[in-house]
Amino acid sequence: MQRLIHNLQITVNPKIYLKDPESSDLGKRMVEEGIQMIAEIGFDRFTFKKLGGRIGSNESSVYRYFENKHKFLIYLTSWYWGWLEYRLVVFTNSISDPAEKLEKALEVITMPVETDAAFEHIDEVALNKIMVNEHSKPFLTAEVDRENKEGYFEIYKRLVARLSEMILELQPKYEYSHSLASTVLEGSLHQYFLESHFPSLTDCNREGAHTRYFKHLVFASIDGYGK
Amino acid sequence: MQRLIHNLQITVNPKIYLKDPESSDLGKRMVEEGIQMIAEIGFDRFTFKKLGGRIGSNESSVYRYFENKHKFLIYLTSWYWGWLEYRLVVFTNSISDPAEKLEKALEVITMPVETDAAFEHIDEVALNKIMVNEHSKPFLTAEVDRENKEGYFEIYKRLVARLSEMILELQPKYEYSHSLASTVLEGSLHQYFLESHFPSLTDCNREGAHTRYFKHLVFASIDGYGK
DNA sequence: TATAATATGAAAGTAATACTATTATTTTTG
DNA sequence: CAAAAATAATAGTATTACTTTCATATTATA
Repeated sequence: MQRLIHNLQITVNPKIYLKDPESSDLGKRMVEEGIQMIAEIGFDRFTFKKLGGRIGSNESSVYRYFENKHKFLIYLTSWYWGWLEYRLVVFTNSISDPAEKLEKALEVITMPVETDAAFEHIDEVALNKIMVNEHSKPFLTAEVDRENKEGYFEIYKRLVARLSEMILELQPKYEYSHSLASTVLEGSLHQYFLESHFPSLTDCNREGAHTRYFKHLVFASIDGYGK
Repeated sequence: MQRLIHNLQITVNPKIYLKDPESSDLGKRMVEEGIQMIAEIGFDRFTFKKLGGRIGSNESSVYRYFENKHKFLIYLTSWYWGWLEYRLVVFTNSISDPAEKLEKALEVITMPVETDAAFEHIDEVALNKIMVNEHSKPFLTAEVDRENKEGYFEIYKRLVARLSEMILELQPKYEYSHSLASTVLEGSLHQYFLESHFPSLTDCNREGAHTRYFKHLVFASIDGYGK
């Protein structure tokens, strides 16, 4: 994607961090190198001590930005969903035909991620790899409900709501727009995971099949619903 | 469900355990109380030390049955998928009409779980709660590929294959039977999770809507495919 | 430019976890 | 009843996920 807008920043809920990593060079390096590191070794093996070493700093400095590594992951995933939302708006806003709009939205959500030059210190491809490999870790915890109350998942919820609205715009009678939207968002990451690790459980490895599958799933579900 | 068959045992890959928990009273108590404990406090807070205490034994005894708590979770999830597979077979085997058969299969997979008297020391309702709350933890690890090679996920893969076959039986032209099958299995757990923790992201909280959503998703996807 | 405030770095300490190892005791079996 | 097997008790280890304290560097501001 070409750079469309300069000086753009994805904002995440400030409760997620102690000190905004965007506010300093050190903070940006934490995010930049943290993404690389988690993509390389996986979230479970990732520690603040290792990250500190990698950015030529140390553990205690990272702890001054993020309370713990779980919040760090929530920060990264929130950023990712915020970025997807921004792309969803940019690419669909000018489309008036509801069917065309929804189709474009599904492409934005399900097509392979490419680097976005608008955000220099974030490697979106590596971040997407993290999303595929760790996608449920932010919310599959005993603390979901408390964290949800704190608003940590607002961006994700907004994204589901937007997709759900696009579905309803095309087919107002469809009764499962939220479920379908959340199935697509979660399911797309899951299918990518299967493509990498369990190819016999998916048909999406063929060129372009991933997005075609989800487009068909959605349009088949809503076309002529209720008739 | 009423007891249909006596002396029935779900078998899981022996590589998953060091000593078969079904082979002793102590082992059965580990599984029985382990399920209760993980359902109560969540997998992350669960430890073998706590489990040992709960069954009037201790840590080291549990370690003689299971290498680590991750394998214990793989054992439980394998058991669950094996149980679902058994139910799938029992409930669909005698149905010859492909549409009716697939519909029944979707009911078995997506409807709320009830206690199965055929397996006395397993609380299927608590186990299902674990599946909903921790479903991706067995495979979202850095060791998936090695564990997959060891055959730890065979039962799950067989279940996806069976559902996929039922889809193809009804609509041989449909190109995404594996993806659709894995989407339903994963998606059903995910929608249950949303129903509990993120009700605004699902429409499945209405009576019976959960299963209706998945039935519609599948049949809409394959009805008249390719025409 | 001096100084106060703030950010960062280095080191040490803590509690819990996820185990391993050893030995003692109990239970089962031939 | 003896031998073997299973279980229990205890202690120990490395790692993790932090917290605390203090020193030093950087930046802001008077």
